[in-house]
Amino acid sequence: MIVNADTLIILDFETTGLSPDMGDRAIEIGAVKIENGKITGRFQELMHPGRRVSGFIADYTGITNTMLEKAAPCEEVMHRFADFIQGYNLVAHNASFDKRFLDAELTRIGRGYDGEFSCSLLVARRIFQDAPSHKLGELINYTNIPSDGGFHRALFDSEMTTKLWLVMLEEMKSRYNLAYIPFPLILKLAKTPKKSVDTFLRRYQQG
DNA sequence: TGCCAGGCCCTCTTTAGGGCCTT
Repeated sequence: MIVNADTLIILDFETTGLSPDMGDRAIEIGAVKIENGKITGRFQELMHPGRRVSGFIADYTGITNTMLEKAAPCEEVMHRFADFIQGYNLVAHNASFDKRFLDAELTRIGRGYDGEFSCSLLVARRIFQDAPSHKLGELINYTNIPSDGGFHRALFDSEMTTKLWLVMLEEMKSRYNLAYIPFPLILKLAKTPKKSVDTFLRRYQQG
């Protein structure tokens, strides 16, 4: 049951690779809870995936095998994370990726979630159609959000995604003179053809 | 050690192919 449709969990996984179907596992989860546009909670934990991470992943994330040796196993961390997200809608940058890992890790422990997933990448492609790139880091630069550039850790990336999300909401509000943008509208926006986004939001604006 | 996937989106499209994005 959704507690509050406008309280969101914005999350980011670091993983051993790209595909849980190929045996990849989560190694870190970071998430931010936002209520009424304000951060009211955070979650970040490393987790031991039961295998070693490659040199590429250690370089990419800064998460080493030594760091993971001390971490709780995925199963234990994901129980805590399942509690954290219960009752809230979810957002991630390129959500199809994070959703695959969330679903895979929660299925392993017999847990689930009831929120709906929206994707800041799909929204950004519609709201900032002229951006040269829709990578998270590039969008942070494009929107002039201050950043020290320390990407690819789970909490940092979820904080940056949160800032981007809030900037996109403000951009929609000011561009279309809207007081409030409900989450279900964003779910529909993310599926609207790019060419039709302006028409879609103007229709909503007119009620 | 090196490799792997999948959804979205565009176009020289839909009987397909390739770039973008995520680790």
